[in-house]
Amino acid sequence: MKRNKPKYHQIIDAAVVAIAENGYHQAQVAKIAKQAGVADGTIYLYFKNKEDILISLFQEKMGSFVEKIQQVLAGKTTAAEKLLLLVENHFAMLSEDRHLAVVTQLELRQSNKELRLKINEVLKGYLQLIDDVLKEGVEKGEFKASLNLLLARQMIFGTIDETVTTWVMNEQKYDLTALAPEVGDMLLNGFSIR
Amino acid sequence: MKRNKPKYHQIIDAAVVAIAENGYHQAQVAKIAKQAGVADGTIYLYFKNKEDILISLFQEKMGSFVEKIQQVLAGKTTAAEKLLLLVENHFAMLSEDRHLAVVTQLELRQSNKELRLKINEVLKGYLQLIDDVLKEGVEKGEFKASLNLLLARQMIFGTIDETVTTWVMNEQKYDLTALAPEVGDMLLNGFSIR
Amino acid sequence: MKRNKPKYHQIIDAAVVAIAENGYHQAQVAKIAKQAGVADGTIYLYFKNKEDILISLFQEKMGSFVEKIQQVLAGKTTAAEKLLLLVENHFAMLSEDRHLAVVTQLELRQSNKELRLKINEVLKGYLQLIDDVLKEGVEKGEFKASLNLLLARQMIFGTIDETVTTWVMNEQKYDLTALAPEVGDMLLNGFSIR
Amino acid sequence: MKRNKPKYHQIIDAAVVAIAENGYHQAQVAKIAKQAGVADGTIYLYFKNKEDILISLFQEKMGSFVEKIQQVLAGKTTAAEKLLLLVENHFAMLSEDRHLAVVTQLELRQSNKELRLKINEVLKGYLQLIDDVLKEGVEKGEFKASLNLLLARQMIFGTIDETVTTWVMNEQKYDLTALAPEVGDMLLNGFSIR
DNA sequence: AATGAATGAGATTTCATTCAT
DNA sequence: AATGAATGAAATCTCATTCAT
Repeated sequence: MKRNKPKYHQIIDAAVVAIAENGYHQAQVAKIAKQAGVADGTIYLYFKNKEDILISLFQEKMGSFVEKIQQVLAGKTTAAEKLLLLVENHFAMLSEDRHLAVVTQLELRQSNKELRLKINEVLKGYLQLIDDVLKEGVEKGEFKASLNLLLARQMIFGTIDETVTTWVMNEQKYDLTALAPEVGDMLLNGFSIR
Repeated sequence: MKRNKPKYHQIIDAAVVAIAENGYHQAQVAKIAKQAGVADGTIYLYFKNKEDILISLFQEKMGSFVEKIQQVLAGKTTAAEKLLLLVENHFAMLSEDRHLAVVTQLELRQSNKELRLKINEVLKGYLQLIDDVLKEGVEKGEFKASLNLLLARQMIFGTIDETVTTWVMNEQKYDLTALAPEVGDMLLNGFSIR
Repeated sequence: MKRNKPKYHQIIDAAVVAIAENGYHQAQVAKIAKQAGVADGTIYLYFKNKEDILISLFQEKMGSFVEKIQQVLAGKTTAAEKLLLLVENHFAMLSEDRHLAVVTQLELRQSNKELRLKINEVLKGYLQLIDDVLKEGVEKGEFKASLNLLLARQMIFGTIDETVTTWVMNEQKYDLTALAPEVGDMLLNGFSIR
Repeated sequence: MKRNKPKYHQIIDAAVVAIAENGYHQAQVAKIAKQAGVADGTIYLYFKNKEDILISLFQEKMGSFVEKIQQVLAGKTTAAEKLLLLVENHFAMLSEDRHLAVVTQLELRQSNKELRLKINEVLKGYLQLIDDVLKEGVEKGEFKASLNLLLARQMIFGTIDETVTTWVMNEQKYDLTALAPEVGDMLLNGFSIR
């Protein structure tokens, strides 16, 4: 299993740095190899092709994130609390690795449609997690019974994503994590006064 | 003024079709020219370079959209109504031109950072419009006084954008415009029961 | 006869200016037309193609130069005097029209081999004139009977040409005409002390 | 160091042949690569761009020529002898490589001004060598004390260059090297009888 | 005679991937 | 397992020339 060898992760981390520092289109395989301290050809002992590096990158980072979130949400009782924690942890994860934030929010979006479809495939685990929280909220009577779950999930993900992207485009100048409560409140209660 | 000559728009429309059908990276200038029914060189009588076609495309389409929205919102009295109309019209615009929807939601995002920065410049007019609706809602007492306007705007735009993108990725199989009321309601009132 | 219409010369003079100011490869037909104050297409009513402009340019300028030199040399009695006058007038002609100097010494040399062969054709009248002076010098006993006329002509032309080119490359900073006597003396007597 | 790898010289020699046989503008990188027996891309492992091939070509050929001449002149005692050897070796070098003669005398002159400025930079070493011979001649009393060194150098270089160019344009039909003594004599003693 | 919009051929360079060592 | 030199396909843009008006 390539996944367990040190160079596998070495190359993925090098890709994150190379892409964050040079931009998607300027992060040639040669640059990633140099950053990883291996020869160009070595890359191909661990990855099928360049696209495979990027998908693996996303899988590794997002996969461990989904696992972490699941643990965090495990003991919590209300859907509202879970939603807030989800937003908070999403923001925290990207705040902690600023290179990764640039890569996922800006650079990887420049990849072609095909790659983005595969990335969406990876995202499904995360979206499922959101779906579960929403379903639980409806079942427990916390959320409106009439809630369109698919739309609600798109609202959650769209809001989180746009918030993070804006933060990255503003060069990560402010504290992203501090925004989580406000975002959570808006998702739960909307803009209107009651 | 190039902008008033018929070939200018002819080429922009050809670009939308060529990009939607072939994908961003496979929409070579030669293909756009062929689709427009002009010679390759003719493109360069109307546009500085390929990037200029794409920026102009975005400006023309988004520019006229912002104008149209402004007219639609003009006579309306409540911020809530304006917000709903905004979502509705955004969905309607892209429902009406499915090629354009593919181009803006999927293909144009593959452009390099520089082009995307210029596109963001164009978007500012639209974001300003959203800001105005939000400000009005707060001033009139419709929306919470504590509302973080920047975050609220990101929530609106992020939700709309994610909803449209999901619809496009699902090959536009359902009626996007029909979703507007539900989206509007979620933005105004959130998920929680009252 | 095109040659007698005003636009013919207007275009040639525009070509000299356009080439001197923009360089050979940046002097597009469109620029020459603009400089001449005519439409691009008009050029082709007076010249077969772009090359034809350049050959005509050379013919007009060099043709009138050969005529002028012939008049100047007409009354003179010694070959030595004629040689000096030839150098002097060559230097003077290019000193008087600095645009023309740049064009003939630097820019026109970038033309392709074919054009340069045609330019050499035009030069033949001038080279013949040099040959005549040399022949006269030998016949009259002024110059060595053993003189290789062809080589001597190459020495004269090569020396003049290199001297002018160096002057142009030094941005015409010094008085070229003033160098004529020294050049004449070196051609007649060489470097060696007697 | 690229300069020491065999492919570096292989490509330069291929460029000489390709340019001599096809002409400057028809010697595309693809043709040079084919002539060198390498892939197009390989060229760019050894040269920054096409211009870099041409500059390097000139540097290699002229550089080794200057070195060779310096060795040849080393033991000689009179400036006159040195001058003759210089002409002789210059003629010999180009006689020995007829492709190179075509390239330096005809084809490379079509390059743009920028490239020619760089070529002139390379030429400076050679011109310096001529200057040294002239200075020595004056100091030793062989040459006139009144000699304008700059002009004399232009006469030497101009004469050699014009002689070689004429020979190349005449398709190298006669023995160029045989002309060296006559050229040397004309430079030293001029045309006039004594 | 004059215009100028339209044409379309053609070449440099990059970079993911391979494979002999 | 690791290397890195070599490969070669592919696309933007320029500009001399034409021709309908």
